[in-house]
Amino acid sequence: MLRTHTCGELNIKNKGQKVALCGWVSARRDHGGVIFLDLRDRYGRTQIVFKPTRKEVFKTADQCRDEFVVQIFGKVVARPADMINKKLKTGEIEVEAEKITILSKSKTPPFDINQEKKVNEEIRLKYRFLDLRREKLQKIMKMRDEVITYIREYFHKRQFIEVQTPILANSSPEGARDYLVPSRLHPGKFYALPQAPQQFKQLLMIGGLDRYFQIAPCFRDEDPRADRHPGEFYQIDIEMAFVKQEDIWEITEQLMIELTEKFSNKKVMQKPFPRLTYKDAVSRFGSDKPDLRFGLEIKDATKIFAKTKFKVFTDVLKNNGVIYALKIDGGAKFSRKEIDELTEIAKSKKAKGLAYIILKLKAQSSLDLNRDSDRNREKLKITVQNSKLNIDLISPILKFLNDEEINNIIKTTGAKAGDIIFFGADKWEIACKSLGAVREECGKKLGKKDPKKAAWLWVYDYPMYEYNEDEGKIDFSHNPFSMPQGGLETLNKKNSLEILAYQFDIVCNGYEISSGAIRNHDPKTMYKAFEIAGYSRTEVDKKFGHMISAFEYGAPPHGGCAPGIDRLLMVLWECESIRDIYAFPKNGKAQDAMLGAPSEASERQLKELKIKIVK
RNA sequence: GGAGCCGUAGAUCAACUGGCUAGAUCGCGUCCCUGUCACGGACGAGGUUGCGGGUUCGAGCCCCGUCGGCUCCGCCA
Repeated sequence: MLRTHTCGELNIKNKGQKVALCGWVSARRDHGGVIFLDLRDRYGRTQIVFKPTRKEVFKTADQCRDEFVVQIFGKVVARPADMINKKLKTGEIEVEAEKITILSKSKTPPFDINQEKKVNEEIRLKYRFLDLRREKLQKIMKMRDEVITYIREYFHKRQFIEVQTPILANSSPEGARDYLVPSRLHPGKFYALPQAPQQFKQLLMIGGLDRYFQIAPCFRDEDPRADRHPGEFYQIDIEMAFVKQEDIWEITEQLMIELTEKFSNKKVMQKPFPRLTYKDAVSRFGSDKPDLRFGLEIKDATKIFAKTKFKVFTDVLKNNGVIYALKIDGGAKFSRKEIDELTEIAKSKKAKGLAYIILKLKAQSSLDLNRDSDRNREKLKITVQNSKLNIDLISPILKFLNDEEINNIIKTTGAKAGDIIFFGADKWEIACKSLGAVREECGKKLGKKDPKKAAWLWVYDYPMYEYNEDEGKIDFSHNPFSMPQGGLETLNKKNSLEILAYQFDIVCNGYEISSGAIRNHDPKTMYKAFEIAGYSRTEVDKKFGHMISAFEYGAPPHGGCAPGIDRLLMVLWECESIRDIYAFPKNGKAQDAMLGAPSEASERQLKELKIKIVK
């Protein structure tokens, strides 16, 4: 060993000991007649003192620069009482250097490693090995390891076994784009990296390994987002046989509670986790992954406007649409520009516009008139005639509404002076999801996303199918391997778009952490389920024949889920980007900025694989 | 595939409506300093304002294009 101790462990009890330390120079303070080096490793920092009495040692210390790697031999000495550094774990002592060896020099680093100030991510990724030396990433890597260790223990205590499933697997025809790996032994054929170990874990259930988990790498060739790492990610893959939904929920929920409480400073808002059906979640919060740290619930106002003369609304109602309203407390202060921005957000979710009514105290609104935005609004202002409320309303749509409608909408939404009401008028899904996007943005703007809270919930009863308007056909809305509620009989009888699946999500603070399902383990039901989505028996056999034939040899009822570890940690630790959770993340174009991956293959490799690149 | 935001010394930022010899802090180099701890002090070196074009007497700032990064929509069963 080149060292006897780490830089984080020496204290007053080691006084007088001869020690050897190794680490990086994190600061050098040269006082002419005495030099201090701060030596850093991942355990901490220790101050090394050099005195001019040892000429050679002193000279070497003088040559040291930040990030040099050095080995120190010396004696632990107590610092005088007035020189103790309380900010440092090792602050009671220092090491008087008797020998120093420069193990490795360093160029001047491209950014400051010892300060936690913001640095351009592009350069941090290019020099990730330096970024990893910084305190924040050191902590994340350590805690990530602790979390994964905890997860493994959690499942092992409960009779689960971890199984490594193949990385070189087969293309799965549904879902995300695959990463393909050409086969040398079988020219023209390709492996696909698994998008998830979905099929393997189900085969494990049939194989009798009735409680399986894996810290599983997954690969999807899709465009990234701040919460979606490009290319690869890890999930806590779970599958259990002989279970119902509740059994999966119970074991997953307990793990999520423990991880939240042990590894974050967030408080779990509600235990047991609230459960919302897909329909409720979307109707009330405009999303199947709502952030329940705040309320701002959407209300159904369709009935209020049943007889309205407002053409925009009547047109929607004629087409079996809905009119939903979202009241934002304190939203009256939004500027015209902010409302325009919210309108754009609603439009990005296919809404045609975003009608609104602003509620202001009478006195207040006249005082505010010197503000430009209010002068513009003045022409829109109407004082509520029949209301006892002392408010002015400002809205471009008021002239189309009658007093009864206005009073009812105020009553239904519970709006008061200082609030704003937004309207979503469209087909149910568009009305909800556009208001949901507005709700999300308002929550953010109004500071309702409390970093100390973890609002977990289950969303269940997802529809089995959805209508694909572009292609004019019925598609699986989630996992085609999910069990339809009611089984074969329901598939045969019920309107396909009304069939629910034993399919669920777990959500935290507005992020989908996992989806899961009770799987379809019955071949007949499976053929029928695929038939509804437009797959012939031959197609199903070709694509999933191996799965279905396995189901013909005694498949136990089973189900599972797969919480994404990276996303979970990102949410628990309030990281802005999921890239912060990885040691070596990829950039937004799925490249490794350090290695330059992906890169071109050599002629020889391509020749062996019988691959020709057409440019 | 589409949209938006950003790009100024090594790093983080500044430069009001176009007036600039492009500044500050940290870092870097040389020198001074025996108790600092993000030491201090003196002096100094760092820039084709991502790149190309245009408008203008004059462009870091305005316009067009392009490259790079990020974010969002689509996509992610």
